[in-house]
Amino acid sequence: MSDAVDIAKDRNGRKRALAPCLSPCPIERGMRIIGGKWKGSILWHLKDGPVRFNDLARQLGGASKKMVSQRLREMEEVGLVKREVVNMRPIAVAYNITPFGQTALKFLNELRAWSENHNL
Amino acid sequence: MSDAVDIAKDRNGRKRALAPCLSPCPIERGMRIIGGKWKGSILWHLKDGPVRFNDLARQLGGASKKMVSQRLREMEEVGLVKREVVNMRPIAVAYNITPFGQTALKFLNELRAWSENHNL
DNA sequence: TCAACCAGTATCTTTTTTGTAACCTTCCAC
DNA sequence: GTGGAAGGTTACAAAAAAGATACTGGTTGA
Repeated sequence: MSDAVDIAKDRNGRKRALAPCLSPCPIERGMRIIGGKWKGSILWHLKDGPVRFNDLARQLGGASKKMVSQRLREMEEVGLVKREVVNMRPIAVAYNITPFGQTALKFLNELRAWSENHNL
Repeated sequence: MSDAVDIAKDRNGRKRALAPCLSPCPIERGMRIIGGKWKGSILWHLKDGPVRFNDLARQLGGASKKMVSQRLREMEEVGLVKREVVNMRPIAVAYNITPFGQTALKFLNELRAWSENHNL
């Protein structure tokens, strides 16, 4: 019988993983940054240029303003998007994708293609 | 002032999105398949060959057996993995990645590289 | 003046997800 | 015959996420 993975027995005979994935293995870490509900979509909508808050909320048909605002703040904190006050009095705000955010577009596009090609 | 996105006014003067993303736009759909907690990691761990249930649970240091079993069933339902009884009496089960599951590895690998390259 | 827009907040409730712990059955070794 | 392994399941509690609704306060156009 072969164990494909790194499992060994300690000196008491109990099995143990040699290299357990303590939660933040790269895949999980990435998912936590970009995997939250709506985050991917938001970033995707910003890819062609700045978008205003309410426009964004309208486009993301199923998401409430609260959701959008919450996600945007999280994404701003990690530097994926940038909030920019375009105009005081009438207040106008635009959200931009940052260069770092751009680096995520590559695999978001993979994800998009994957979903589309497998009719999910 | 330019609206980068497809927003128009209806006959009552109210703004509306022309093509709102009702929740299942491809990115969101994909995220719901592969984006759940641990799902990516599980699939990743299966990429090199079949893994036994308890070994998997041990490897995913932070996940309980319940989580692992739950995720595995969800992933089996959509055809990402396959459960295989290797041996009755002593019962032995192995989880395999399916050809469909393989198609997701490309994206997962991009994600992994992204996380690692941006020290997240 | 009234209504709508801008960019959000605040509050509350509901739903979903996660975690903990115990338990089950069969088998083998001591 | 006790304890561990195997592969789970179940019940319960806690925590996190999401949704609904209302509201702010200033601005603009009819």
